[in-house]
Amino acid sequence: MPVARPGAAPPTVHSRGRRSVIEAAGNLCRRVGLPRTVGQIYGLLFLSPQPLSLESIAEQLGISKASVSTGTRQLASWGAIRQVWVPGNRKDHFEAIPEIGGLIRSAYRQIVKPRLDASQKRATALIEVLRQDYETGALTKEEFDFCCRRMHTLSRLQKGLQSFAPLLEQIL
Amino acid sequence: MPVARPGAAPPTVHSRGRRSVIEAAGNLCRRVGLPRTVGQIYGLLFLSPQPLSLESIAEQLGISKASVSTGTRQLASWGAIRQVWVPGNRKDHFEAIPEIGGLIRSAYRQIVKPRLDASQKRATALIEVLRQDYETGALTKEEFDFCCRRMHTLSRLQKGLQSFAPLLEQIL
DNA sequence: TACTGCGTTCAGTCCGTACTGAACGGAATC
DNA sequence: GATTCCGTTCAGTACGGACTGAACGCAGTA
Repeated sequence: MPVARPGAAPPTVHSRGRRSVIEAAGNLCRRVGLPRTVGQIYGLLFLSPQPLSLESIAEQLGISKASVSTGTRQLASWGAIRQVWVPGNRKDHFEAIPEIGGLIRSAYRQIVKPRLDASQKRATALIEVLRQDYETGALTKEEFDFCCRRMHTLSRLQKGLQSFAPLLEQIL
Repeated sequence: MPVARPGAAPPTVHSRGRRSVIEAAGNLCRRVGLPRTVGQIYGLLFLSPQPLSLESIAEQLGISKASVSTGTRQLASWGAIRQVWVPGNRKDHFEAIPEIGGLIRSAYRQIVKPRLDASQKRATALIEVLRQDYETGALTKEEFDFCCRRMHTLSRLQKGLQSFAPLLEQIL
């Protein structure tokens, strides 16, 4: 029964709805291979009308200020949150940038796309390596041919994936 | 200088090209949150003209048979590899199913899509929770309104993501 | 210049989990 | 039925990385 405590310092988020969003965001991040605290911080800020200080984030989430410091740095570097100066207050404050679609877009541009292009290049270069393996006897003729065919199917797949780029830019 | 060793038992994959594919597949899996051995197994089978036994997979990759056993079960459950009976041989043999596009498609259908739909439902249900939080005083009027607006932007994003489904079915 | 309040950095701990080795069960061969 | 040869299961280990607490640096304040 989370009821607003008037005088005492509130150590945690006291809204069930907010908590469940924070939890979901944390789990999502963890699933994608990111620290769960990063997701929690973004979730908290995402539902906060006014900017929050580093300290208050740490208190509300029940995590150390160190984690919040590194987490906010990450999020800011991705353009997911913004640092805000509150006049007459020495503490750093943060607010969420709610355009998640843009985040996904830039994540694709900065992470997925380059990786896809690089692997495309490596795939073609790899056929040359396979030929060397064949010539040094590490691969039989049959194996070499088979590998080449498989690498070509891989290339086709990569082409298909790359064709997603414009769609993603368009939809989100 | 990996040259084919005639008599001695070959403990590892002896083609640089294959090794690099196996390595890449392992890293990709690890990045997505899957055991790297799963990717390595698929990579090895993907470039093998004839089916491989569980034991030979373990030898070539330098991992335990236990890992191969669990890994092959996973891959087979996803339809990424197929168990093959080699006549006159009691060992289980495996071969890769090279249609990776289909794998991605079914992974989306079985994992991403349901999760997206569920979170869509939870998002609308959550507004009701937020209203309760408001009525119990855990949320001010301003906070409640703000949260509702943010949840609506979230819903829009989810709609956008869901519209990917037909495109994905079409391209891959 | 000393002091306080802030954020960052870093060594160390803790936790989740991938992986292993050994024990187990089951089928084919004798 | 005994034995051998498989694959699977499970307890235990090892490893990576997220998180913490304390020390540090750096501004503002006296």
